[in-house]
Amino acid sequence: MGRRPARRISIKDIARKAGVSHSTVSRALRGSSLVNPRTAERIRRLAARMGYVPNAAARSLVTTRTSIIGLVITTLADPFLAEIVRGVEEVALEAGYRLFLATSNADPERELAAVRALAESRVEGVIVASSRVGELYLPHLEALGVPIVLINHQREAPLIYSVAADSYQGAVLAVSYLIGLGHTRIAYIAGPPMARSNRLRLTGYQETMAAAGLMPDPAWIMEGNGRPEAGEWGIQRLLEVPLRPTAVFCYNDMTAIGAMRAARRAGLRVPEDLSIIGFDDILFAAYTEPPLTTIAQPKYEMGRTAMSMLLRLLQGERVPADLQLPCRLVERASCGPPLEGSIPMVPHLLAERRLP
Amino acid sequence: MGRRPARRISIKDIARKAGVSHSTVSRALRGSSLVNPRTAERIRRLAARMGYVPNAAARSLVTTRTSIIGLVITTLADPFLAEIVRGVEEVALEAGYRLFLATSNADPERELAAVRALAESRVEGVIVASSRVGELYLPHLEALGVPIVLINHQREAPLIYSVAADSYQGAVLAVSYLIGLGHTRIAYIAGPPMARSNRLRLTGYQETMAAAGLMPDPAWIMEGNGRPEAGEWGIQRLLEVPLRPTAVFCYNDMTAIGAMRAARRAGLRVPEDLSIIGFDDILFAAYTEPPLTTIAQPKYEMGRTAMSMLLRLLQGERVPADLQLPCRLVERASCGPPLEGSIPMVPHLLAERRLP
DNA sequence: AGACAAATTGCACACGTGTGCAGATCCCTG
DNA sequence: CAGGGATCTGCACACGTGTGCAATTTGTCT
Repeated sequence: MGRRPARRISIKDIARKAGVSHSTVSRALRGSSLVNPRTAERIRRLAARMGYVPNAAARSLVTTRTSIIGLVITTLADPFLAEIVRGVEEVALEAGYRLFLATSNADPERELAAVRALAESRVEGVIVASSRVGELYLPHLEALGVPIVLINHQREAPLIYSVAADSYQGAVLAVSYLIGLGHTRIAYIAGPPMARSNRLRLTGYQETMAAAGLMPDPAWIMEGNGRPEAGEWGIQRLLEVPLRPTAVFCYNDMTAIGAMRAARRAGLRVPEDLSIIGFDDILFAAYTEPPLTTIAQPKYEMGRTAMSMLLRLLQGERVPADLQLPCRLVERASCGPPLEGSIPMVPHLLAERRLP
Repeated sequence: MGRRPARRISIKDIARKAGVSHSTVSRALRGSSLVNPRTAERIRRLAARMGYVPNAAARSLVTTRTSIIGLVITTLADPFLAEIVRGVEEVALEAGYRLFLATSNADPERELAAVRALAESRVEGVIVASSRVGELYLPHLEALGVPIVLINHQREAPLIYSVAADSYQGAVLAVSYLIGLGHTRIAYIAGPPMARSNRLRLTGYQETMAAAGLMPDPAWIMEGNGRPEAGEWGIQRLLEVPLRPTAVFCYNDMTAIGAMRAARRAGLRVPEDLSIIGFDDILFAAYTEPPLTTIAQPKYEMGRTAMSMLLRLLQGERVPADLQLPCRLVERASCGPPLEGSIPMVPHLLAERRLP
């Protein structure tokens, strides 16, 4: 069944044509100093002319090194991941590693299949960048017996290497910015309740409010799930709160987009009647109406850092277990000073944990 | 240098423990009928207990089959590609193939490296989904000597297998819709001039206008590049045209997003003063203000179709060289009837090439 | 019990590449 | 010219898995 591709030429073919043994060819192509420079050059030319391409499988079989890193993500459809993957890829390529992509689409069966594929390919290390759940199968990954680095992991897992954006610092940044604009009634539309990032952002929100002497009304904290609907619901319910907030800090940009839409429908102008700030700085944040002010995660850097970390682990070096990278504020047009209401005297406080 | 992962157990280890030869183990695990069912079962249990994982490299070395398909894309950051990749992946997995991702980021050097990596991995086939250029290195890919299927290729390449959205039909759909709403002065903001998709959409636009007895003013056709800036520029220049259009057909959604932004800045209401229709139906099209009416490309289906096509090619079957998949209209809120101006008597024409 | 077929197993080689070690070749020195 | 070291090359085996063929065991029938 099936046409098989024409057999590619091997070092033995080259050896025959060059009148040497395949060992010499192997050494010549690998640049070994054990072979006569003139012979080596002749062989290299011959190989190029014959269109030789080394067989990765055969090589990895004998060297027991595959130079493959497994990259586990839930789905490519998450626009947040693209930049992370780019960073990972960049560093991997520089170091001569290749990426084996394993997507699960949050389907347990496929997750298992993905892990099996990683195992059969003998990946040397794994990076998990599944922004959502999916860490259910972390034990399976650990069974591979290779180093693992998590990006933005959502569960507390103290003994595992990980790289994450500093969600706490980002939240402080966002809320400080709103307070600096004069807001005192600031709401938070949350993300997935169990997510580590959500808890950290909530804490950052609460502590920054407290540090400014502002007591957030519990009714200003809305549950959510990180999707646009959450933003819409949040705004709808916020409209019924007695002391209506003048600004909303959203768990992420998708939530903020939903919030902006609901605000518009309710006849609220952004930012005049309501300031909205997001988190993530996804591609689309620059094109909303008005363009969304948000907290940018250093996605590309996170990807690079995670891969560098993995490389060092592969070298047997010791590395810090949990790296936090700082976020930065991207000021666009969805936030402004509150229109009505008393602007209280609030010192322009900025937490000590600022950008370097 | 570097810690090497603990040697995984092989069929020989299992053979020793089971008191049989490695051949028997191999056959038992592969489900060969040549081995005693009881023995086979015993071996399978033992293998599971010992945590055996087959070595893909060794297997592919002897079978000369890798079960790997190369997937070439420019960048993951293109939100358009995610669904395509998902479709490809789905079919590949069902058929027992794995994907080797090669991204080039439009860097010629990396393109070459990517192709080399594909060659060394001995991929059995290649799918190219680089929505932008990048087909400069198609010759390199062809040198691999494996079947290639292109998705939405942008150059005329009659002898190459390809799957594409029917851009012409999509354009007819869009313009017919606008005409049906009563528009007679319809502009087109184009995409990359050399792109096949752009030429087809332009032709669809022109022919539909002509078929309706409408003579498009050449000044209504604006050059572009498929990015938001193009939409902004297009609208700006359109404002200076004597007979201002009441509707704009944009090459793609990113262009439409730029157009909407520029229209808003110019004080035009969408859709009351200006109807805008896009093309692609990217994720964010549903979240613009107003939500963007657009022509949806069957991205997921295109991915599935391309992979199915490749599978059939691998089987040695004959398949049609160029498959066109129909687009469909997604009605949201960015289009409406023109406010002022005479609504001419135009039969609600729909080209014969409609959705099935 | 013996003969024969069928079922089961093991031997040996193959895939393409890398490498330790022994052998071959070259060059230099005395 | 002999000796010896340095340089280069080839032999042979290894990696883990699959498979044709021969050898062995099992089962069946007379």
